[in-house]
Amino acid sequence: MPTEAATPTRERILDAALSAWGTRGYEATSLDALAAGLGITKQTILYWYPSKEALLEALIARSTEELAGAMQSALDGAGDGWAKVEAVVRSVFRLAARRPELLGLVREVSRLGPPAATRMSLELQPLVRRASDFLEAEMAAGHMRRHDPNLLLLAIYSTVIGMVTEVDVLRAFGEEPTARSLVRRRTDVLQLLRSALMTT
Amino acid sequence: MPTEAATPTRERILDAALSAWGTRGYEATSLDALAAGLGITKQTILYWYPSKEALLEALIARSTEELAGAMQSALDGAGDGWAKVEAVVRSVFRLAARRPELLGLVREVSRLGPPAATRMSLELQPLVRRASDFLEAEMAAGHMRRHDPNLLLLAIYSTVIGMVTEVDVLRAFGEEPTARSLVRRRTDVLQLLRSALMTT
DNA sequence: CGCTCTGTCTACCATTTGGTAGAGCGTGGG
DNA sequence: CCCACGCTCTACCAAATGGTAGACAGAGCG
Repeated sequence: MPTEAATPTRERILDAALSAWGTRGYEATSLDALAAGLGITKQTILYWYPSKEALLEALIARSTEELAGAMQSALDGAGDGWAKVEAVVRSVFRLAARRPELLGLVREVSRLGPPAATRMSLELQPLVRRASDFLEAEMAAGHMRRHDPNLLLLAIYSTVIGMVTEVDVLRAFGEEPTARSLVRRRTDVLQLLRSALMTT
Repeated sequence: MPTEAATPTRERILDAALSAWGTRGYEATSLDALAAGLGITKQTILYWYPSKEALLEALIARSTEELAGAMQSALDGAGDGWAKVEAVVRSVFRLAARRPELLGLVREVSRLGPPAATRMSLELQPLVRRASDFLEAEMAAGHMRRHDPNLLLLAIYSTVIGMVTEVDVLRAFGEEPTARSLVRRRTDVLQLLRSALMTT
C-alpha cells in the first residue's frame, strides 16, 4: 500500500471503472476492456483489486463518499425550507453535468441488487436519514404539504435520477441529452417540485 | 409456423424471458438458464428465435403491445383532466402489482440502450404522443399548470417507474416492497402529482 | 408402409470471462 | 554491488456463453 500522496494506477482503475460501469453497465464491461482502455493488462487490475466484485465495492465506497460529500455541503449551505430543497436538487444536476458517470453508477448499482445495492444503501443511509428528518421538520412546521417523508424522498430521487440518467427515454420523449436541455430539465423539475411540495 | 390457436413453446419462451430479464436483467440471464427453467435445451430456444437479441426484440414487441394496450384503455376510459391522469397512473400501478416483470423489462430495456431501447421507444411513440397532446390540451384549457409536456411526461414516467421498480432503493428508504406498501406508494404518488399539476 | 416436415435434442465449437501462477524489471537501501 | 520489494506483464486455465450442424422422433398423409 503506497503511503505517498501521489495517485497512480490504483486510482486510475477506479476512474476507468466508474466511467465504464456508470455508462455501459457492470456486466457489459469486462476487466479486459477496462484494462485495454487504460493501456494496462487485466492482471494489473487484479493485483490492486482481488476480484471484479472487490473493485465494484471499492468503487462504490469511493463514489458514495463523493456523492455524500456533494450533497452534505448542499444540505449544510445556508437557507431553509424550499431554498434547501432547491440547493440539493441543483447540486444533483450540477453533478449530472460534471460527473454524469457518478449518477449513472448509482442507477446501475441499484439495479444490480444485493450485495452491491445493499452496501450502497447502507453507506448513503445517514444522508437519507438527514434528508428525511429535514422534510419531516418542514412538514411539521407547516411549510410543506404532508407526505410520508420516505416516500416523498423516493419520489424525488426517482424523478431527479430519471431526469438525469434516462438518456434513451429522454430521446423517446423528443428531448436531446444536451447541456441546454439539462438546464431546462432542471428548471422544470424545480417548478414541479415546488408546486408539489410547498403550501404557499 | 403453427397455424393453430394453441400456445406452446414459443410463447413459453417469451414468458420465461420476460420474467427473467424483467427482474434479473438481460446480460445476467443466459439462454442456458432460460432453457433450464423451462425444462428444454438452449437449442430449442434458438430454433424459435435465431439469436438472443432476436428473442429480446420479439419480447419487446409483445410487451410494448401489452403495455400500450393497458394504457390505451386507461386513456380511452371516461373522465377528463385529473381523472384521466389518475386512471393512467392507477393502471400502471395495477400492472406493477400483477405483472411487475413487465415494468421491470421497460426499465431494463431503457438501460440497455440502442438498438433495443430505440425499438421500444419507437413502438411506444404513439402512446407518448397521445399523452403529450392530452397534457398540452389540459394546460391550454387552464386545468393544469404550464409545463413542457414532454418534460412533464418524463418526470411522471421516472417517478412512477421508480416507485414501482426500484426495489433496493425502496429498501434503502426503509420501505418494504409489499403489496400494502405498493398501495401507499400509489396514494402518495397521486397526491404528489395532483398538487404538482392541478391549478385548483 | 414409407415419406416428409416440424420440433426437440445431442454433440460440438470459438470466444470471452474472471481468475491463478509465476517470471521479469526497475528502484531504493544496506 | 546486490538484494528485496513493489508493480506489471506473459502464459495459462476452467467455466460459461452464444451459436452451428446434424441426428432423431413423431405426426400427418399418400
